[in-house]
Amino acid sequence: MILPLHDELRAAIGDALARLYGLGPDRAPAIVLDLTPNRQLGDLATPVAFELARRLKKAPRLIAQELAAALAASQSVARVEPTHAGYINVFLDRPVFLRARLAGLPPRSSADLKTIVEHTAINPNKAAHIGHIRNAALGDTLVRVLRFRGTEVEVQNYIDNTGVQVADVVVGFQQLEQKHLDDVRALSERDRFDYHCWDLYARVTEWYEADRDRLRLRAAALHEIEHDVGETAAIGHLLADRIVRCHLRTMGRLNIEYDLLTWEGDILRLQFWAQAFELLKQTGAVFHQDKGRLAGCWVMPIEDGSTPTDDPEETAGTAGAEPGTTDDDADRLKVIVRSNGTVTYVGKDIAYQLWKFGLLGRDFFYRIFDRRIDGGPVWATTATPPADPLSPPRFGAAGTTYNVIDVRQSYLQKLLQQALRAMRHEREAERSIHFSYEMVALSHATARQLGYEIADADRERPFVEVSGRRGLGVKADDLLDVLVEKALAEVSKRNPEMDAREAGRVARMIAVAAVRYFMIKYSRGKVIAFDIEEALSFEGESGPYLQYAAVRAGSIFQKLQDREGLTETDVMGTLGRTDAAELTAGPDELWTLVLESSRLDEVVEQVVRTLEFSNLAKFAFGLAQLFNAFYHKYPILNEERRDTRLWRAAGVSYFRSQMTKTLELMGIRVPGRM
RNA sequence: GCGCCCGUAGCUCAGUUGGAUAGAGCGCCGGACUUCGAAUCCGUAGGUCGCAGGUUCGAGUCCUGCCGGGCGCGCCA
Repeated sequence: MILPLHDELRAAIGDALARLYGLGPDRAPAIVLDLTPNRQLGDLATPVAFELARRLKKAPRLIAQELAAALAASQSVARVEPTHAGYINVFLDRPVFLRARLAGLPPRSSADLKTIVEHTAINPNKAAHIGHIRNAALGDTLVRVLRFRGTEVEVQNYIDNTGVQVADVVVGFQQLEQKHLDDVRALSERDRFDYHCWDLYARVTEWYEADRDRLRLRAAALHEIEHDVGETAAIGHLLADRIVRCHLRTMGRLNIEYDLLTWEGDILRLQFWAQAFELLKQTGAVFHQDKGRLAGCWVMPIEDGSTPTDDPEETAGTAGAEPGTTDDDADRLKVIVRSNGTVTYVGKDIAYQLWKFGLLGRDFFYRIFDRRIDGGPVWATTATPPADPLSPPRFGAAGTTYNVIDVRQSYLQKLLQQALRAMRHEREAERSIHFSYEMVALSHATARQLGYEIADADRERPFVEVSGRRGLGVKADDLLDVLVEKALAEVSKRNPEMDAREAGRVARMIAVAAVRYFMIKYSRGKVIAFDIEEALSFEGESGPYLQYAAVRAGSIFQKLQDREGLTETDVMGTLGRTDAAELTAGPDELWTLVLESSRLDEVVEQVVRTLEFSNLAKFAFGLAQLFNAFYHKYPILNEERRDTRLWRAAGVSYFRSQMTKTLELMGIRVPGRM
């Protein structure tokens, strides 16, 4: 880890700035530390002299010289050199650096408040698809990255069990399949119930389109589900419960788990909204509109004017007819409660967001829904006190929330922040972070391969949009199945002696690596045109490539132990009395591998700051490339010079440990062989 | 109309507190397995960083305008 060293250097430079130029911490510029472009120039560099040149009326080169001379030698720094241009280059003491890192540094403490990450949130009415994998992979990586730096994280998965999508499939069961509760229950016991619902959902959509009057059945079903009455609601409950279990299994395959499932139905039944409404009224965040076209509604003023005013006639008409209530005003109002007294979707979300921050003044009841792989409970909310006394942890009441939702929900997320602001919860508004990302579409080739007719609208575009409604998309489990199958073929080919169980286990790890790396490596603002051929590639920039590097490093130590009984700990123990010329004066690759390996903590901070996981992915990939090149060029087991061998082994040991941690952050495991 | 996002090599993309010579994968062409595993490595070719201004010692990165593309803006969820 390199950040402790950054801290140390910043302190030293800051100290020198104060002594030389009288620039105390309040007046000194931010001290930027970068890696130098190559090892000849040193290891870390700061351009701080450029920043100061104008202020001190002095050439950068002079400042750099003075600062370099003033920096006291320390245990970790071998020497400091000013460059002609004005950079200050720092050369680290390589053996001291590596030995300290192998010995392990104390973890940095985090001052962060408890953080809630909400992700996945798939409608519980059909199988998960690749778009959902992107959401969950991003969300889960965020969770891991936050926890890595010491932040307390609670993972929530929101279940919209009272929405239109659930109602649609219930209508499908009742109208298209003539099924009753018991029939659906029997069906749900069968394998891949979620696949059945996927198809049924598409059929219902077509059925509605054939006769728009049928939409009345949807409205009726929705009403019954919302009010929890009759067999329709019972089927809705069953459907959502069973589909959520399918989703948990699918996500479990990808090493993704949750602490709490929050059910929308419980928010309704516990009347969170009523409570939130009181708070909104008390703070004046919403008000009743008496006249105009929103007469009878409770509305919230919104900041931006991004509502369409594409009908100039209407604008002119209303403005003239109702002085004082111009449409300009009306356009900056968002309806929260309709004139018929029902709440819009924003209302429910405001209540939920308030609860997340512990600002609602109400809580759910909790039940245990399932078990995690580690045996711990997956909790779920419930609207009734459980019969058995349970002791759930304190859920909610966070200092920061991340809502991982695709970019199309930006407007809603912005409204949530504005509601918090209007209620004078400025700090919470600031800490309601919408982690947005672009959608996953399909490449033309893959869409064709799946047998979909490409609509005219899509023909001109570089990708085909996924549509759950039409059943157009790649199911998550199908993708995983294909990947496992391909990985298994490779593993068996390369390791004929491996038994079938183990080969299957390894193949699953490889499949997970392939999918998760694929979802992480693009920046979140980019549409992914998913192509099955590309995702199936295990070569080049891929998850399996990363695993392969770690496996190779591991196998060196496996052999070292088998042949000579030497462990990584043994190697570490000898370094103090081993000449370090290989590291200090040998080829740069070994030292570069060590230095780059140490940057994980720096990369993690960058990732949290920018919420851009491609940085993490590229770091991992670059590190694997460095190692693979090193591996090819510099032997360890077959190296005869003992000192050289030990220092190389030490470098590889550190690489292996850092690489494994990096992969863990992406939810990727390292098999023993592959 | 307004708001947000995207535009970097043939293709797909990194490059996000502004820093030294703009990178990778794939594809193309050519090399390296009696050696710690070739899911690998080495090399060649390939660039007006959408366009035009501006700020700066320094701009792919920041600002302004424009061009091209995507998404969003309901008393739907």
